[in-house]
Amino acid sequence: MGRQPCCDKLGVKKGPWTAEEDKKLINFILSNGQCCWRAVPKLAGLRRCGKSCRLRWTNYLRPDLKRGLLTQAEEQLVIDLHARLGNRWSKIAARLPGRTDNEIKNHWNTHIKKKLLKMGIDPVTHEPLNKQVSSKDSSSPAEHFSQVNNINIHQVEQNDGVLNSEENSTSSPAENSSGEESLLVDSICSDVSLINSMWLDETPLMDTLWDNTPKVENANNNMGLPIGEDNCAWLLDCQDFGIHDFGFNCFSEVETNVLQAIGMDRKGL
DNA sequence: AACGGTAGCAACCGCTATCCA
DNA sequence: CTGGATAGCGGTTGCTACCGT
Repeated sequence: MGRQPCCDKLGVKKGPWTAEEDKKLINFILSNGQCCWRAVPKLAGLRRCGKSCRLRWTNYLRPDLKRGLLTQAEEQLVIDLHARLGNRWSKIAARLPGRTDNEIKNHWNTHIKKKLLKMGIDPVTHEPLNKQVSSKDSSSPAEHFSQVNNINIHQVEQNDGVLNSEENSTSSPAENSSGEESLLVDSICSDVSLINSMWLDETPLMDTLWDNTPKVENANNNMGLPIGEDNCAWLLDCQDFGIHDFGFNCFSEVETNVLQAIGMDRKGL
């Protein structure tokens, strides 16, 4: 006897999620929080496997997700972390707020891998494919990547400043879009104890940004979601991933109020 | 305009880890 | 301690949009 299937295969829908399904899942998670994924499809009225719901939520619907391509600094960080951690995508993702393991894995396989190969770096070992190159160039693969891409880990930090504009008012948000990542690169690369700790299962940074359990009792204030300048960005990005398709009818009145309070009504939603 | 090849990404599958009775 | 249930992870697949011919 094999392992029991995670869900009843019969009648379980597969394939791309529809806006309607997204709506149901968002609705459910917002009002009930994340718990017992197996029960979610039933309770949310979805004909999906719980696993599929979890994946859809964590990889696509989660509020704190950034959308769009990884910045150069983020790539840099991924490369460096990969050199140290290997294919531990979840560990790597934990160091890139707003990015999922799946996203990073995909980006690695489709973009970074090719870049590294183009540069003569083995994406698996992070060693130069041509040993002669390695003898001439003593810099690390990560540094090599930076050089080829005309970015300097430390320069990026200096030029772009800190991502968090609240802490750095000297540069515009557009200019410092990769500052946080470069700071992460710098701090992580130079912090041996941090790297060591990453081998242990310490709490990832992401956990501080995304509280898994919406605080329903505080719904009047923030519906348990991390609404801030950074964290409400997901709502502004909603139309990028289809929420506009079903409108915000899926949100309760309270949630709608919150959305309006943070500027979501700017497009007449 | 039609077709084929390719790249990118969302989603699935199967395995492992963890929790709990 | 054991075994079942569930969550999480990483590899892989398959769909779709894009691009070149």
